[in-house]
Amino acid sequence: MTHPPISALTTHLGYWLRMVSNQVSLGFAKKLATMDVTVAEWVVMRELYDVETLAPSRLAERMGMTRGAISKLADRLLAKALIARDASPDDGRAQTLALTEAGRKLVPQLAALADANDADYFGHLPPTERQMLEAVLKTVAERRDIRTIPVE
Amino acid sequence: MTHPPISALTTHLGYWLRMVSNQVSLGFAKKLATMDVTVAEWVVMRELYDVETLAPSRLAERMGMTRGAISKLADRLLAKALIARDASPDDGRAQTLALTEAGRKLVPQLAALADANDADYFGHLPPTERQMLEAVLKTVAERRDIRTIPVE
DNA sequence: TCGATATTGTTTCCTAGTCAACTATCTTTC
DNA sequence: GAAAGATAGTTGACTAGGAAACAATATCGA
Repeated sequence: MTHPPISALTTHLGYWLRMVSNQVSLGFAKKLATMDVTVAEWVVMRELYDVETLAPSRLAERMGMTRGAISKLADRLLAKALIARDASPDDGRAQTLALTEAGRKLVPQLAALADANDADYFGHLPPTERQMLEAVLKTVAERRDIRTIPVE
Repeated sequence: MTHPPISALTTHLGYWLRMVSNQVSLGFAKKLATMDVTVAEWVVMRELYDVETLAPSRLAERMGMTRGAISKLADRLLAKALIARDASPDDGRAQTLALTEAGRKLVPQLAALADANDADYFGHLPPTERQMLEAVLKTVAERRDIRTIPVE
């Protein structure tokens, strides 16, 4: 009554990647939660910080989410008065999203949390290892043409 | 009307980690979907493969999910006749979960998909880089005492 | 120029989790 | 040995996302 031997979960690089990634993201989510912000909300705000104005569908592409999800996400940020939603001046279908003053003031604080989180999890690594890790991850992303901003 | 300069998303190691991890997991999820299995279901089945029998609450601990989630997950696997759920012989509150024959036959096929997915994303890396990546990830996991099997 | 097609954003239905309350049992403590 | 507390599993309310259908508007092609 033996069964075919198969590889353990832990033999996969994807296992370790996800295990660490989940915890890092969870840690970040908890930090953001103290400011009543989710990771997805943070990404939207960070994107808007640089560009003044952005269409929801662009955001959907960049974040690898559906337009439906962005629609609801924008609703939530609107309810918190962190972004503004306006009709596009040159396209009757389109909208523009932009940070409110309150939203813009919040972004640097959230960015500090992101910095802190990275330090929490990777700060102890020797610079060589950090660079190596970053380089390898970028290699994989490059090779598979991965571009969307990770949210979830 | 300039705004405080803040770090870009891409300066964080966590960003790259999650970006790659998300895609690797997505790729795996798609492979599993061809067999009508989710990642969470796969993990449950893989855990049961080694142990003959396991209590839902042990599974919850190992997978870092709530007992409620495991309860529903077990319902789904039960509906697919991949696992069996029985009352524990020695504890009136407890249950035992076990693979059915169909479930047990499926596991090696799913394991092959896991192997293939890892090869898809990391196969092109030189052995040195693979080992380095694995070692660094394990270091971080170890240091933060991360143990739960990543699912989501 | 007008009909076909594409794009934008919203909405509804579905899924898979969390959280917290609940029931049923088991264990501890006096 | 009974009361108090802990533990096992389930359930219901809620959340955040995806998929697909939809209405409104733009664009393209004959």
